[in-house]
Amino acid sequence: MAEPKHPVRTVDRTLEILEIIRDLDGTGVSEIADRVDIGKSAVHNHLSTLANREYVVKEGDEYHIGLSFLGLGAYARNRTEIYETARPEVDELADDTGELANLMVEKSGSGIYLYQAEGDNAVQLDTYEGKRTYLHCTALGKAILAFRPREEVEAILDERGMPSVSEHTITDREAFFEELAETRERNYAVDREERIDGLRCVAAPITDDDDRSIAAISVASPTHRVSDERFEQELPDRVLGTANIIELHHNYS
Amino acid sequence: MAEPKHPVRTVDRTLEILEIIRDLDGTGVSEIADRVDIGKSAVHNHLSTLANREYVVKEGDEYHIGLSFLGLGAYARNRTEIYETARPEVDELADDTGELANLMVEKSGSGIYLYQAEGDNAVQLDTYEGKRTYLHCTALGKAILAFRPREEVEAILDERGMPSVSEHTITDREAFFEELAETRERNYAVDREERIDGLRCVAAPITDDDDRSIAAISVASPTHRVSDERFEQELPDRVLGTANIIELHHNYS
DNA sequence: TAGTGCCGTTCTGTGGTAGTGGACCGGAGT
DNA sequence: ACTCCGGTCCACTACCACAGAACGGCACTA
Repeated sequence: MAEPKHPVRTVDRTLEILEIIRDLDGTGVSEIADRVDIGKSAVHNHLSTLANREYVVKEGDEYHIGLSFLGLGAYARNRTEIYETARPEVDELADDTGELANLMVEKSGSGIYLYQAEGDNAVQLDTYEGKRTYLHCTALGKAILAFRPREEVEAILDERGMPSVSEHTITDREAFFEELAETRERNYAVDREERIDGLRCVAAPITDDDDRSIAAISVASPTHRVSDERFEQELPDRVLGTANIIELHHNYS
Repeated sequence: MAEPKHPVRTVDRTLEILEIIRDLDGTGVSEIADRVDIGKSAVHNHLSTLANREYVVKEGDEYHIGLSFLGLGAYARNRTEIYETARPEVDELADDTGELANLMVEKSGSGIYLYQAEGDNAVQLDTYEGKRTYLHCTALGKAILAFRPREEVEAILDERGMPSVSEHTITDREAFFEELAETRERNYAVDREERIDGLRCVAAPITDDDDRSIAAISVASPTHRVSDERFEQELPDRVLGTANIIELHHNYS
């Protein structure tokens, strides 16, 4: 989307307020007023308007995101076909491996966790469904980018950059393209603590008939608990198998 | 929430626009302008502002709810403890019965579907996670209301009314309270095509230590496929069992 | 190809309103 | 009791969201 010619500033401000509340895990009027740089009373008016329809809720003197947004967010997700087809398979992947299984799609250069399923031993992360993230530092993102034309990947990196988010993040562009080449070769991507220390992931792309990625699925697990053998054999096999089933459902039905 | 003293009209308008887009399953500028009774240009400005951050997306010449809302909605859901504890059990309920299983909570007098899990033979309904609904015409709603003080139920009915939504909806207040009494007696609620023709549900409340409902779970299935025996024995047993497990997890951990 | 209607987009002036700043209030800590 | 800090309320005003009209693209018709 190009920059709007006549943006409605109030809408932008409201969205900003909501994102602040979410990112701070709930907060008060003054804190918000500082961050968006408008007066407390203005913030108060926004919040009480939103609260009136339960788009935010007040708990003590903290405001939190309200459940009304679920009616918009879950609805939006239901509209994506890939969610419908992938969900049961991701569930099974989580059940069978006991780990955390994820589904990601790409929207304007960033990754969105579309669905998460927790196996019995799943790690607890800071991710939540709908969360946006950089593509270059996750196995999911790499699986997606590996099956996109180079120009497109370049454009995304140009726009979003490649910030370092953990000790092992790949921040060199050439190294990154090499990584993508390797990913293509073995058909799955790995994340060796590139986003979070102590966390390793295996991800496989979901591609369409033209071999272009439309999504990716992954399994995430703590480094210390998963043997190298499992990380290099069992999990990739399992993830690839699941991706294959999803592709079949998606492309031939 | 009491009426805000100084509502921000623009925020209200934006929310109204979003709800219209959702309820119409995507629509255009003119249609929206008619419904909210403001000019096309104003609507256009709102939409392009929202689209800029992917809170709406334009597909052809229809606007749709964008995935960015998932980042707010799913986040809000994650914050509710009952979701965390109930989700795996509701999944299992759906798997075992093969039907559609639901989790509902009450917010200011209406029901919100907090989670849905589909078994192998699950019916496809018009419900989606986050959707609000009347409480009096669903098994879930009745299960919730049956374990609330009478005054509270009266207040909710006063505010929301008891509109008829299908041929069999209970619209008489006395009959409804009798129904709630029966529900309390057998500990689960039923919906015999009271909301949708051809659909029957069995629901059980999740109650806290004081025997007050905090949520409800249900199984929904088409009338024609489920024998009376199954509807009166197997499903209630299964739903009650699941509700019990959730209560244990919720109250003693 | 020209004609017609519909719809989304752009542009500009203006009245209504979102925001400011300050006063007020209520709870927690000293 | 006093202070501090945050939330809420209020009146004024600059600015911005909106109306309205004109434009441009697309689809259907003749």
